[in-house]
Amino acid sequence: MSTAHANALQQSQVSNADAPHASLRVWLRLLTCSSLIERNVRSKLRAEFGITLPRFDVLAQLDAAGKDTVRGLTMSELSRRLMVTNGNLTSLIERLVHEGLVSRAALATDRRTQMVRLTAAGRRALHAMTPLHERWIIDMLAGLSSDDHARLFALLGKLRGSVQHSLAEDATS
Amino acid sequence: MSTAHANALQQSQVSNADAPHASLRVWLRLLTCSSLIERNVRSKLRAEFGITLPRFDVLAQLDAAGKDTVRGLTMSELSRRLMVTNGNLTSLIERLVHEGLVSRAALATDRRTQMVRLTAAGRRALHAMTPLHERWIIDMLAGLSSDDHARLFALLGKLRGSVQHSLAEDATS
DNA sequence: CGCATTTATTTGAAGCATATAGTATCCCGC
DNA sequence: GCGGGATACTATATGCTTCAAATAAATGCG
Repeated sequence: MSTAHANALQQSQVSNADAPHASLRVWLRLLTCSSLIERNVRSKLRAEFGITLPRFDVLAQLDAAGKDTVRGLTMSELSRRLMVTNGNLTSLIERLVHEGLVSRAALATDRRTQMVRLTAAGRRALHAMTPLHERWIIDMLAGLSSDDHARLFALLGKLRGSVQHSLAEDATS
Repeated sequence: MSTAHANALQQSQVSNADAPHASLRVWLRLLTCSSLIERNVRSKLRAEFGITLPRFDVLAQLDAAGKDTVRGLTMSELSRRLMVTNGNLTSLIERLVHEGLVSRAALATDRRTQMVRLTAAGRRALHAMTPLHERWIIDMLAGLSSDDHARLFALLGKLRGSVQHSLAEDATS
């Protein structure tokens, strides 16, 4: 997270005089919010449960997936869902296996692919953490009304669409 | 950025049955947006200018600050603005000094504090990058109307206030 | 003044992330 | 069934990030 530029560019990024473009202001504020929340979640996960955010994310993702697919997830599918590179996962899963929270096994039908699954211990650990995790988020967002939640959710959905559309354009050109 | 849990928890985080709390959904979507944009900016900065996002952020922050304070910024002030830890900055600034984009000097009146400033080369490099950087952001947010921008900006401001208020509560309890 | 405390920064260890290059396995057309 | 290409993953190098502990300079109080 280069949470960085946050307030930075608000005055600096002057392609036209001294008024940064509205898009830039939105992006910087978005980044500020995201960083604030993420940093807090990260530090609380560490303090309360001695786990890192990426590991928590892996467990959560596997648990979510487990509801549909009893079989677990492949490394590739996991990396796609977590939005991290494949190489990143190798060592992350390595450590989770070592901690006994996750299992990994080559697929019989395709020995290239590794199936990753939550172990019973992993599921227990996750379920011990999620209620508190949810509470932290709810508390941080408590200043927004139910309407605010809905509006923000909708706007972010639109934003996501806009970003994805723009990235798709890049890819074709 | 553990951009991670993103879509993960949308089904997994069940403190009450199968409907994740609205706050959680907002947070996960916020994280998705933030990650998408940041990853893209990061990779483009690398591809176009051979610079990392954190370094770009440092330069932008120094440039922004330079408009008020001719004197540069201290390590602490910089780390506060960039929302990163102090120890992180040490090596980052180290490298920027080595590249000649930034200068660092102990303050005469307080030899503990280091003043960091943009060099002429650093300012030049930054100004070569900012227009394109701004264009990327504008393009990614192009799907939002001017009203959307305003509404999203306002809602994020409210969110930021909510998060900060919540963190302040934590600190006192 | 002199010593305890606070403030500003650096160091070191562990872990996360990316990109690039490599290895192993599968699949497909012949 | 075999060779070329695609797919799934791992390995390595570099860099960012955090936390905890250390250093070093300034401040303040008795």
